Order: sequence, then C-alpha cells, then structure tokens
Amino acid sequence: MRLTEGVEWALHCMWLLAACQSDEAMTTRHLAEFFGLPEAYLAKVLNLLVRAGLLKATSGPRGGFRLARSATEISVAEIVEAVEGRTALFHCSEIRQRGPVPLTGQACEVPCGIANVMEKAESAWWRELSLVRVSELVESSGVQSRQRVEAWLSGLAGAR
Amino acid sequence: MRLTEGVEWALHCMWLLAACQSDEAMTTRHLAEFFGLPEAYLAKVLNLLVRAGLLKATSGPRGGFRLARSATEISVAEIVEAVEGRTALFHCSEIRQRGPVPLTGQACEVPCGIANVMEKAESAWWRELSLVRVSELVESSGVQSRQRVEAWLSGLAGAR
DNA sequence: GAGTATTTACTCGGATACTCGCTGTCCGAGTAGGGCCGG
DNA sequence: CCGGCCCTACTCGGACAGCGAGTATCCGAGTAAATACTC
Repeated sequence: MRLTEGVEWALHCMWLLAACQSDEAMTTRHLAEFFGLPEAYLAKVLNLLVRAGLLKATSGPRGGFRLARSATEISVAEIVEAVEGRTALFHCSEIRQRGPVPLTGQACEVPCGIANVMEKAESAWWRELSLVRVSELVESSGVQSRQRVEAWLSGLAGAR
Repeated sequence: MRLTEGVEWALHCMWLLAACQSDEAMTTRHLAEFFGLPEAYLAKVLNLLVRAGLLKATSGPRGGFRLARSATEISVAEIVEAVEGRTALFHCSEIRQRGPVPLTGQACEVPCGIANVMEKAESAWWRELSLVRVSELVESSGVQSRQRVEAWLSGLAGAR
C-alpha cells in the first residue's frame, strides 16, 4: 500500500501557490515546470483540488489556478482528502459474516474489534494532518526554499 | 490508496488462533474455510506472518499454524507491518530537487515540511496500532463471536 | 509382542497467470484579451 | 479618436492507452504419522 504520487504533488503545489502569494494565477504549465512534473497528469490532480473547493480555476489567457481561501484556512488533511478521497486506508469487508458458521443478526451491527482499532488509528492519522495548515508549511520552509521561489518568479517575469 | 485485503485476513486469522487457544495447529484450509477466503492466496499471507516471526508453521499430517508467541505479546502493528511492510503510506520523492531551479546542497539534508507532517501523522497511526495486542482483540470480541468459534471447533472435532 | 523400515497422505512454500487502479497522454470546449473595422 | 465586433491564442476539462502492484491459482518439496514386516 502506498499513498498516491498525486498527494505529494498537490501538497507542493498548494505550498507554492501560498508561498508566492502573488495576485497572478499560476497555470498548470508553470507548476509542472517548477517541480519537473508531467504537465498533463498534474492537471488531473489540480482538477481534483478545484472540485474540492481548495483551488479556483480561471480559463483563457492570463488564467490559471489560485487558492480558493486563505492559506491559513486550508489544512493538509483537506488536500489529502481531495486527492485520495476519505474512503482511505482500511476497509472492513465483514468477513465475520462469511464462512460456514457466519455471524449474523444484531451482533454485526457493532463493528468488530479489528475495525475499531483500524478506525481509531486512521482517525489519529487524519487528526495530525488536520492540525497543520498550508500557511504553516510556508513558514516552516527554509529560507532557501523561498529564495528559490522568488528566483523562479523573477525569471518568469523577465521572460514575459 | 487502500490497505491490502490481506491485512484484514491476517488480523482475523491471528484473532482466531488466539481465540481458540487449543494446542492443535490450524491448517490453511481450516482458516480459509472459517472465513470463507480463497485458500491458496491466504497461504501467501500466512507465509508473510511466518517470516515475520509471528506464526510457527509445521508441515506434514496434523501440521498447520500456531502463534509463535503469546497473544499478549503480539501487537496489531506487527501484523500490519508483516503483511504491508513498514515502507508504507507517504513516500517523499524529493521533488524539491527537480525542475529548472532545483534545491540542492545541504538544504536537502533536512526533510521538507511536507514530509515532516506526513511522517508525524504516520507515526501516530503506527502508535495506535502498536498499543493494541491480539489478546485484547479476543477479549473485546463479543460473546457471540466466541460461541461461533466454539461451535465451529466442535463441528471440526466431530468430523474427525 | 516390540522395534524398525517403508509407505502414504498431508502440509507448507515458491513459481506462475490474471485483473484492476494508478500513471501518463491526448484532444476538444470555453474564455478573455487583443486586433481590426467602422463611425 | 473612440466604440464595438471578431478573431486568435490560451487555459482548463474530460476521454483514451500503458504499466505495475495486488489478487488468484497451481504444483512440487518436505514431513510426520500410520502401516506392514521382521526378529
């Protein structure tokens, strides 16, 4: 089992959009170029973020993506959920109810102990992710990372 | 992303082996039949548990699987790790170092903030899993579940 | 009757196909800005 | 010179292949018990 590659991309893209905090929208091409990612597939991931209401997309010239809300109002958990879906991790297939001596009736209305444990662990995971906002990611990133963004942005402005 | 089906099977099998606590070994056929699972593939999962040192396998007639340790000494985390591997969940592919303006040098010796968050959340997940032992799963399982096991065991003894 | 070699049936273990979801790619629909034309 | 219309280029969005991990399955190696035979 492994988290989708798109999760990492989405997190970094959200970070970049929050870090440059310019009024300009960023196109898929820009984001893909900055991180060296396949442009077409990244568009798919960004699309998920738009559907989740985390990004605003504008079409046409000078269009692109913007944060839908302030970076202080977006948690890491929301981004992960947007890309992976909340269905994640452990799924109890109720094998209690299979086999020659299945467990039936009201005994199955309560989830089994195994599902309980997994659910609890999963909650802890989501809780950790929901505690961190995108703005904190920007703040905790090193000086060099921010310099890197500025250098790239100025190079972009020069080309324009 | 989703956890492997084998994880659920492994957890339930460990639970069953701990619940019946008989000195008899249980064969793959028995376990598969009890849960209504494909026998051949279940064998693969059980094999992983043996390699991890959680089960003891004996060949030949009256052979099968036994718990390698007491059920109080086996945590859920160990079972999940045995089946899925510890490599799990988020893997940082260091996209910081890609693109036209890569981040290089000693700045990359420290993991990025995103990897930090994901790592922290993952630790919380494993921690929750390591807090629960198999013996607790048996205790917390309802009376009906234990009756189910006994009914099946007696039916097995009758057939023998 | 006791001990031993043999047979036999049973169990695990690794090597082998198949399927589904993630990865990667493409082209079409929609939009906003810029240019052109007319007044 | 100014306003409106059209055109163009740019952007996102959904539809279409490719590959790898997970899923499912089979048959062979090894083992311990039961059996038959010998002393």
